Amino acid sequence: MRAEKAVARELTRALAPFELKPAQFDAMINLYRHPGQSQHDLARRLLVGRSNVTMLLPQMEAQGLMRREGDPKDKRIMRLYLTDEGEKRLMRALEVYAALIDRVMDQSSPEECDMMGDMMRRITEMLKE
Amino acid sequence: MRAEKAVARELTRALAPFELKPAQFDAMINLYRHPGQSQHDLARRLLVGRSNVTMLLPQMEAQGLMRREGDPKDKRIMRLYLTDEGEKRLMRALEVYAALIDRVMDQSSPEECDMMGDMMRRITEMLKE
DNA sequence: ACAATATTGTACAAGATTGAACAGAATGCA
DNA sequence: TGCATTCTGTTCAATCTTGTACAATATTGT
Repeated sequence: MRAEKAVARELTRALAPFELKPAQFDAMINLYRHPGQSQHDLARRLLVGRSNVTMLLPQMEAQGLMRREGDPKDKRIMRLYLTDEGEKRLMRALEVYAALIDRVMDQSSPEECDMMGDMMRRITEMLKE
Repeated sequence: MRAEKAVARELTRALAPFELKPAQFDAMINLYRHPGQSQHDLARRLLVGRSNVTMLLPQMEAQGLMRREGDPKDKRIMRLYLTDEGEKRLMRALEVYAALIDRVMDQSSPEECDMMGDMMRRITEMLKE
């Protein structure tokens, strides 16, 4: 948990030049990989509450990073998409993100990193109720 | 980071019966291991800002978990100590904490856990500026 | 000794996160 | 169909965290 806090702080710094907050960046990665998902889906993937997403999205919409479209079949659902501008910003931010990951990963061997990835996935899966 | 978030959420639940918040619990572990440390030291160990500690301690003092004593040599410094009551609460909370850690660790072999500990320490150390 | 600098803790405002309560919409079942 | 239940997103208040500015105290260098 200490290590995560340290990395999170570093990520905040790394993203600052792009005027992206970690929560926004995290959301954008998810929107990139799962276009058209609902707010509920996004909240579950980010491991935050639905209300958190509700309060996060207007900022991102205002910055032109993403857009929301009502689902015609189910009027409760808002489908979320990254805008072109959002995708551009994400791509640029991913570079510093990758650089940070490299810095962190360089502290261990590739085998260790793979193993850690597996461990973390198992832990997350176990605690997913 | 996802795994840490899941574990943190679980820890919050596990500590709730003791009326301890993760931040308080974290502080108490540090006070137990480093009695008499200053607020600045504690903040650095917890990886939070000084003002955070300033706002955290009054709650804990009010609950009788810890006490602050002014340093006679350096009047700026407040030395922090766990009270007996605080130590008792900590010991009981440590049991559910250990149980949670066991649950998490059981997802991997002892060797993997040791390795992960080393990796995390290296990462934290590298990012410590 | 003394002036400049640094350190410690505090105050306060801004921003983030949470959980509970809510309204509208969909679903299931009699 | 009708009615209860579930689901989605929103609102709001409470809490946590952060960063900046500040006051009091120490330290440093001359």
